[in-house]
Amino acid sequence: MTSLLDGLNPQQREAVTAGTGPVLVLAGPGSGKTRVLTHRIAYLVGEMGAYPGGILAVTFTNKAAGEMRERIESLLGGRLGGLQIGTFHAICARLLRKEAPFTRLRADYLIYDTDDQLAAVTQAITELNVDVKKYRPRQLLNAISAAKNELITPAEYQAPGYVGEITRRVYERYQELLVNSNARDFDDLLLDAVLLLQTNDELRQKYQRHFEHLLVDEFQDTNTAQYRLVQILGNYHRNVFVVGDEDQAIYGFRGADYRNVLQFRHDFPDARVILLEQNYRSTQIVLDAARAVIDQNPNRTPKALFTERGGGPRVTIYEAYSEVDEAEYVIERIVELRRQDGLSWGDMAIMYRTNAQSRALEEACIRRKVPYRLVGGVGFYTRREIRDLLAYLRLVHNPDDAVSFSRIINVPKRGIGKKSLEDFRRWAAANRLTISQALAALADGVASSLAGAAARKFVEFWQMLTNWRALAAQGDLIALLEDILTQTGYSLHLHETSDTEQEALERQENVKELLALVENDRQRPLADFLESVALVADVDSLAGSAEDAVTLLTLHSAKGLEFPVVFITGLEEGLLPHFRAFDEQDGMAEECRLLYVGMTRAMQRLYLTYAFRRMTYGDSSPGMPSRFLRPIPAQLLEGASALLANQRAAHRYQQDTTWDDAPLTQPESPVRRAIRSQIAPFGGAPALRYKAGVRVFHGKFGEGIVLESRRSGEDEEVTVSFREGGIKRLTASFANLVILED
DNA sequence: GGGCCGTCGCTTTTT
DNA sequence: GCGACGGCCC
Repeated sequence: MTSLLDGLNPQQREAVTAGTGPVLVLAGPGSGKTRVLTHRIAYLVGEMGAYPGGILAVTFTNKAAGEMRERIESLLGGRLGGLQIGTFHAICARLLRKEAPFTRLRADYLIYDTDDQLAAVTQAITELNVDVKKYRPRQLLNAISAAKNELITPAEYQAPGYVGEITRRVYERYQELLVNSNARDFDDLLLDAVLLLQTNDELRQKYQRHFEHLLVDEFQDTNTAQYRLVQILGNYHRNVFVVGDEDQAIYGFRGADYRNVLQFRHDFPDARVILLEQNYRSTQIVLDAARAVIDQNPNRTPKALFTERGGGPRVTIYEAYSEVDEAEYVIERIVELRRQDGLSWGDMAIMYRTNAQSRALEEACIRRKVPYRLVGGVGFYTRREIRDLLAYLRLVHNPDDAVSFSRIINVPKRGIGKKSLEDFRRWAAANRLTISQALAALADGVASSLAGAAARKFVEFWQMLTNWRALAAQGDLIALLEDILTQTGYSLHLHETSDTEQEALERQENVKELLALVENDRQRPLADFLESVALVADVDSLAGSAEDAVTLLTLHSAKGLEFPVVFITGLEEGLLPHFRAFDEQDGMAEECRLLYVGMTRAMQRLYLTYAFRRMTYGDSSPGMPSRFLRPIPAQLLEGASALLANQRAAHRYQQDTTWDDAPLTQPESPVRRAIRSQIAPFGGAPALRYKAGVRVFHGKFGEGIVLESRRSGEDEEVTVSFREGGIKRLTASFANLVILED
């Protein structure tokens, strides 16, 4: 068993061999926390004689769960039956299925993803006659989600003002819709599990006793619901082993609160605290640069992260002209590194703040014939055709699923339009019928308020669905899916709704891919298949792909991974930090941590790039280097960077000439600063040529008056009201407007 | 009911 | 620059 502890440093060893009782491991990036967790579990089983079935380990992604299981099994040399490893969501999903009789939903409940959620919120909004324009589904959903993460049910929901009241009503209706559909959203998985364990003493005790050991990875990214779960489950044996790093907390937007680490120390005052400070991943240069970045965050516990891996090459900064140039540069370097340093494509990763940024990078990869693997973005399961087919499968599985029903009732077209659907819904609601009950009633010839032709179409649909349900009962997924495809004429539909032949073929390919996926385990129960589809994360797909390719991913997805070479792109004000974070509580600090996470993924080489101008929403606007770059000491960097140098100089000047030394928290509000950096990036933009009220002449539209003019990239966008031609929006450099003197 | 066209608003980040 | 949605016409 000595091999279990071999190669561990004293702190790691201390954590792995800690006796019973609560343990808090504070682990810097690259300090081997995954290793500690896997060895700890192996140690519990192999040395402390723990029963594997009594161990529950929580990871952040399914992929991490799979890897952890593999590693533990190879450490112990055998399969570990009963050991439970998974994400909070997966574990709760299982629990709710198993204990379904004690919950408000059946065991075959569905899991709604973000798209389904939005559809349900939109439906709730419409039903309540709320103005969709004024109350954006997205916003309301965020509010609902936030409430759920805080364990607030619709009945308990309170928020000030009219908006609060609207939110409360939508939340209430939304939840009814889900219950009627026998569905849960992601947040419900956690919420319902907590509520169940809180209210049902017997079940709570059963699980508290059952899980003798509880281990949680990425503890800094737990939200209230998740924390409560840890608290409840760990309260009996108190063998709670959590690992985290407050500097890597990057999921505040979904309710995670790194202060749960503090809360843990409060709730488990006897917790043993172990610090892992030695980094085994990165070079000293990378670490120093990363530390300079994270050090600007207020309210953090400073850590003495160190490495024995010497200096290494400097961090390269590149100032690109545009996002196209940035992508070219990155791909160029990648090709070069592979040729000169013998690195493989898979050794290199490109990271960015938003998924939209991947586009330019992908195009550059294609141009240079560099194989790449995109994590996230428009994933397989979010493609239209895949979602359609999954909706069919879901409806077969659960004919009361309102969201899936609305999605496919008229896809492919079967003459059931908005009007008929509305009538159907109203009729069903008035008679308190679920979707399947209403359909069955129509089929039985029950009189309805629906037009005869419409009713017939619904009945036809119900007959198809009934046939599929019979087919599904035989348990052959492939046969079911194939029948759905033929019965609905889906191929034809694909061709008719595609703009080009090319597109139709691609979508056809996707359908084939889904069939292949199902083929793998065609005997699998439909419920299992649907659940696994609902819970896969984007990073999860990274696992198996053996193909050698460059990885493109968001900084969020990069958590927990490492690469010899890392490129972080788009280091601009407004992008990283993202302007949406400016007015969020703790927003700026979280952006900073996000960059820190990205930088510390790099083992040997780190590149940081930003663009002088970037296309957003179709027009190009100038950018400023990210404020986070400023504190990185010059001796760690290489690469020309005129803008950054300027900014640093200005910063120094400001520091030298201001009394108090508070460079990052200037009195000016972040929002104002954002606006200023947009309009006056170089210390005052040139004045606008066309001012409101000025009379102008245009070659085609004739005479008009300028209503408004604003800067658009280097150009000016002028809105003119023409005497003859109405109001037009023109680009100054093309419009050749002549200013008419009065 | 469906297809076409113009308008609008938009994107953080993910289980 | 794109996709969702509403208005309009067949």
